[in-house]
Amino acid sequence: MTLLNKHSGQAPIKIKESRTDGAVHSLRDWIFARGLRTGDLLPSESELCAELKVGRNSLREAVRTLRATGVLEVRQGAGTYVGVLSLKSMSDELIFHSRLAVDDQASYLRYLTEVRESLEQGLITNLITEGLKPNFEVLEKILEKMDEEAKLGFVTSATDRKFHEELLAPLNNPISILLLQVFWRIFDELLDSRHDPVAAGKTADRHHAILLAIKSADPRGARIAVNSHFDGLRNRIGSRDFKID
Amino acid sequence: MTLLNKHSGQAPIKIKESRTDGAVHSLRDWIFARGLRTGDLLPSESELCAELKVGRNSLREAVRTLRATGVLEVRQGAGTYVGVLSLKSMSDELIFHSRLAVDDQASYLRYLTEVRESLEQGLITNLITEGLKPNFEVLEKILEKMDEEAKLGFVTSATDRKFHEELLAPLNNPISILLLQVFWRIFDELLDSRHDPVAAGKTADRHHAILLAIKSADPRGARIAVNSHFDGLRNRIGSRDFKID
DNA sequence: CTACCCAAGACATCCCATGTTTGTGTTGAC
DNA sequence: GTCAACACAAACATGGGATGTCTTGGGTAG
Repeated sequence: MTLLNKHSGQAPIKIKESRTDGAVHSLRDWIFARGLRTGDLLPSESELCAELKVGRNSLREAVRTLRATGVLEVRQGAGTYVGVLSLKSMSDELIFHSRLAVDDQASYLRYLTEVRESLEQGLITNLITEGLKPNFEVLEKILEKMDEEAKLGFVTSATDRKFHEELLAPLNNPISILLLQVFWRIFDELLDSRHDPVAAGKTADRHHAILLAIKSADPRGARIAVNSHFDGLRNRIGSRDFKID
Repeated sequence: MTLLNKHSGQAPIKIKESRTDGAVHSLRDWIFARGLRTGDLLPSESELCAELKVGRNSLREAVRTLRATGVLEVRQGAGTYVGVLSLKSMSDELIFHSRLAVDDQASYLRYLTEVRESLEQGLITNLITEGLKPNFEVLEKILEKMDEEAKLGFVTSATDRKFHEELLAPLNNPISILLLQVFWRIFDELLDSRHDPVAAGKTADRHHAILLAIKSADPRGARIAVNSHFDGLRNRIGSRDFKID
């Protein structure tokens, strides 16, 4: 143990916050205090330096931090704006740490799959029990496209996404959609969408099954269909179908 | 529309990446290339500047970005280390945007509640269908504490967390635990834990019901118990029980 | 009225000087 | 021989200045 400080220290536990971290908090509070909204413009760097009483470097680092967490959006030459909720930082973090654990990547993906399946199971159950009806016409059109893709060898993740998004749209829960998008980003990044007509056909069939269960408002059937759909994903993970290796 | 650039531009769409953003990517790749792991030490600032061929400020801003997303951990005087998966940036982002939408805060919290309930419903269902048994002794001890707290007026979120964490521990899915922790952080931050003996008693009862359902491996009963538990949370949100206003 | 140019404003990048914090090695008293 | 106090080096933190790059919008020529 090193010993105490020169001033004999009356502050026992509290650790001094760095200027940058202080600026992060001040800036957040500043935004709340002014009642700014998504998309609003902030003052220029130099004005903010004066306002928050920090140097330019500290402010810039604070802004970087807030940009990384989706709080700010910086456009060179134009200015700094209040950002949009995107959960991009979440996918960045999960992708990084999944990649980092190279030898254990399959485990990570299995964890993520379980989370995603739980979420989607719950949301679809809610959809049914609340008696909400998705737009079946649009969904069927998406499935037609998926069937075509399946014949060509593989279902694009874009089509898959569209289906699930459209399915859950009636819940009107933007955060759940964002979260699902996070998982799509991650799997897009880490899994190789291989050319495999048989698997693709199964994928399409499973989506038909999900839609059918929803149409007949059958929670149990939907649960089984969704579970089967995710078994497909688990198979891909099990077969070490990774992009990087 | 402004027009084209001086060089007549052959690159049509691709936008040049800023040095800082470039450094963010290089640094991530640098870490992968060296096979670093969580907790490993990175070279000093100046060495990294030379390595990645960027100025110190750009590097520092890149490091801030990566720190914000849980990729790096910086300790003054000691060095920069590879970080730990925490999803802290996710809670920061959600808390910020929830607060930002002051007039719509209840909606945000309802969205979050639906997501959290879906997740937990799914995980508990998995727990039961996979025949996993949590440590009932520990759980009952936690519930005893919760009962005591309930008598005093309110259940602390710490005890609530412990129960759910212990309950889901057998699933051995660290990411789901992290995600639930994110929600706890958010609700801790945004909801006021009010002194209310009646509600507290109900909270405790609901946890007993959940445990009972798990013990008897009754998925349907568990679903109902969990749903009832979250109804309690929804009530608190409905009553505008916010910390800030 | 249109098209172009250009200047002002804002962020980006880098360098340098100096302050703080941490970890370590050294020394000297006991 | 032990241990505490000090000194020093390494590493990050902070602030300021100079210059580059990008965006926007206004002015001007046709």
